[in-house]
Amino acid sequence: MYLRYLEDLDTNGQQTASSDELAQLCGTTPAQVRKDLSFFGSFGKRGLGYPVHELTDQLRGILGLGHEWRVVIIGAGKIGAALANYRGFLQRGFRVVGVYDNSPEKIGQPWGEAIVRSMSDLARDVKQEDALIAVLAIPAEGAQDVVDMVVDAGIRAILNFAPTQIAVPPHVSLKSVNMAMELEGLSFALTNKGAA
Amino acid sequence: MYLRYLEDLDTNGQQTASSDELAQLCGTTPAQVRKDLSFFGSFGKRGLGYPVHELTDQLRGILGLGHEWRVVIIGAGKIGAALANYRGFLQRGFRVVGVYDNSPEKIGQPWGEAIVRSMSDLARDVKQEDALIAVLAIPAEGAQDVVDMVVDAGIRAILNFAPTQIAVPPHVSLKSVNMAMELEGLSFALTNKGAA
DNA sequence: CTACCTTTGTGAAGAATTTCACAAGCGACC
DNA sequence: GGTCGCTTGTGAAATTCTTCACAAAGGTAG
Repeated sequence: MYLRYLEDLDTNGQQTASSDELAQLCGTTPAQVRKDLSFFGSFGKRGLGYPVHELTDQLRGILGLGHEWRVVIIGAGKIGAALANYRGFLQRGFRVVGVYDNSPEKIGQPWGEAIVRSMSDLARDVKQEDALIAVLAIPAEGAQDVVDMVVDAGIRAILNFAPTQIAVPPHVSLKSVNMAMELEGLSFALTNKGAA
Repeated sequence: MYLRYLEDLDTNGQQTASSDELAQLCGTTPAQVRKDLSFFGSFGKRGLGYPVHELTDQLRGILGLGHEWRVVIIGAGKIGAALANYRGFLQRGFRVVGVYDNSPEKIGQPWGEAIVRSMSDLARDVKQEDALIAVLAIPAEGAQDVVDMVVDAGIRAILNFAPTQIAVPPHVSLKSVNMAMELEGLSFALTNKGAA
C-alpha cells in the first residue's frame, strides 16, 4: 500500500513525504507508518520525512518486485480475464505465461496475447516455463485437486479466487479472495450499524 | 466462512458439527471457532456440538442475509461481469438492479439480464431503486468522485475493486479488494521464505 | 441412577498489534 | 555557531486477538 502511494508521489515529483502524509494517503496513523517501515530499516530523515524515490526502490526490493514473476492463470473465465487485462499486473512484473481451462470450447481460443490451453498441459508447462505463481480462477469443485497438481509441478504461491478453503504444504504461500464473503461482510455491517 | 461450510454440511444432511470439525474445514482452531460463535450467542450443545441447520439460520440472520439487498454495479468491465455472473451472488440475496458505465459503446448494450446505463443516471436510479450497496469496478482515476456521488444518493456500503484508497463518511461501510496488492503479498512471501 | 465419554462456553494467560510519548537528529535561519 | 521547529525511530503502555485449560453440561450404556 505504501508503495502504491509513494509511486504516485514520485510521479508527481515530490521529494519527501512525512509519516503523517503517508498515513493520510493510506488511511492509517503516522505511528503505524513509522513502525511498519522501521521493521525493514531506517529509511527516513528526522525533521524531513522519507525520501520518496529512494523508499519506493527499497520497498520494491523488499517486496521482491525487482524481477519478473512468471504466472499461470487457471480458469479462462471472467475473473481470469479481469486479471489478465489489468495493466498494473504486468507493470509490476507479473508476466502471464499461460492460461488454462478444461472446457473444450475455450481451449484453443485466443485470449489476450496468449491462447487458452488444456489443463492437461498445465503440469508440464509449469515445469517448463518455471512458473512459480498460479492464479486460481475456477469453481470451488475440484479446486483442491488442481492445487495439488500444480504444487506438485513446482508452483510456490497461489492466489485463490475459488470460493473454498484450500490446503497447501508449508513451502507454498496462499492468498484467498472471496467476493461473496466480502459482500456478506458489508451486509453484516449494514445490519449491525446501530449496535456498533 | 462458517456459514459457507455449514451450508455444505447441511446439504449433505449432517445434523451436528463440533468446533473441531468446523475448525478443520475452515482452516482454524477449535478454540477460535468457539470464541467466534460465542460472541453472538450460545448455539452449541455440550457433548454434541453445534446443530448444523439451526446454526446456518442463526448466522444468516446475524449477517443480515434474511432479506434481499439491492446492488448497483459501477463499471461494466471484466470484474463487474465476473461478479454479476457469479451464481452465489444472487443466491445470497444480492440482487443487481443496475449496471453503469460511462463509455458510449457500452451504454445500451445488454449485460446479463440488465442493460448498461449511463453514469449520469446513477444517482437518480440509486434513489429510485433504493439500492444500498454499490460495487465499484472502475479504474482508480475518478473513483473517489463516483463514491461521493453515490454516497450522496443514498448508498450505504461499497465494495471497492478500484486500486486506490477511498474515503467515506462514517455511516457508510467500505471494503476494498486489490488484486495487484494480493499478488505483491505473494511476491513478498516467496522472496522472504528463507528468512522467515 | 451412576459412571464415563464427549464437547461446549469462558475466564485467564499468553501473544501480537497498535498507540503513546519523547529523546535524538536534521535542516533552516539568524 | 546556536537556537528553533519539525519529524523520525523506538521503548513502554495499552489494546486487541488467540490459545489454553477446565468446569459445566449432554448423552449413553449398563
